[in-house]
Amino acid sequence: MPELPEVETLRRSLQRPLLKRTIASATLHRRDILILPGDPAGGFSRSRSRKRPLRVRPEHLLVGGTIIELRRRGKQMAVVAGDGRALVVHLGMTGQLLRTKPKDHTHISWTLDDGSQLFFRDPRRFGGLWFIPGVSTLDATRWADLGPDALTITAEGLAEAAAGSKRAVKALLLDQQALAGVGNIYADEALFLSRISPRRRADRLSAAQCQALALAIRDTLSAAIKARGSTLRDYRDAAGEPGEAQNGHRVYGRAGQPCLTCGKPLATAIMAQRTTVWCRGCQA
DNA sequence: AGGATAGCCTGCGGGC
DNA sequence: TGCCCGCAGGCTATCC
Repeated sequence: MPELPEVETLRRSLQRPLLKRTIASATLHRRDILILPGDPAGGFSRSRSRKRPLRVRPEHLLVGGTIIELRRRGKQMAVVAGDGRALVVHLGMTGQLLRTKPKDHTHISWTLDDGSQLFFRDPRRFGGLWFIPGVSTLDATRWADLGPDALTITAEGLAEAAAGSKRAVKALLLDQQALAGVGNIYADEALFLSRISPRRRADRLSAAQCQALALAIRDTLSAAIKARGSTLRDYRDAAGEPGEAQNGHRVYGRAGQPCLTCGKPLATAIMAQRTTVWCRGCQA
């Protein structure tokens, strides 16, 4: 569900309600949705772990902290408190942060000092929250393996990520260690816009193609942010409002339909485990 | 190195 | 109406 534009839209929709607010109380309804330092496997393979999880205390949900910043990197967002604590939110496929109480799948509830509330909902539970005791360590710990943020990716940055990589460029774009923020929708959209085949080997992109692709990634993501993200099914901002960026998709979800440039039916294949759609005529 | 596969979950739409 | 199937915006572990 949420790629960079959706997370950025969510972040912006939360700034006004959250910044400068102090968290009065919080309730964790599912222990395995919150990962503490020292929890097994950094939080994945959660339910399979036999190790007894550490006890969650209110401080782990930022209770008593005043929110001073909402920071995004790639598809993740950190809620930063003035005392240095932070909670990193990763939405996975169906994660949501909402200001009104959801009907179901509510895993965390917070109450702020103005009486308002915030809820984390995630039906499929592919998402999670990571407690970071000191935000100064964030870039060296939880975010250490993330590549450069896709919203500001440069041709040089992309060329560096692609150098020496024999994988298909589609796989490269989906790899958060190479480039942070692009997912299945915007990978296909950016490749179409830059007229590059998803199958092209990353290390065989020309300098001009790196330039075109970097520009296409920035343009695709900014346009999607302007449209407040893509809502296919689950995505909502903090107020529960859907986005409109899905109306601008040129290839995603259009397999077999005519290419909007040349009219040929769009091709589809599974690449890097994800459904990929492109135009064999326009993308080389 | 990087591909392919299975798995983590729930929900929805299509076919019957 | 209901059942079964495939599929979904993410990511990890494991095997080759």
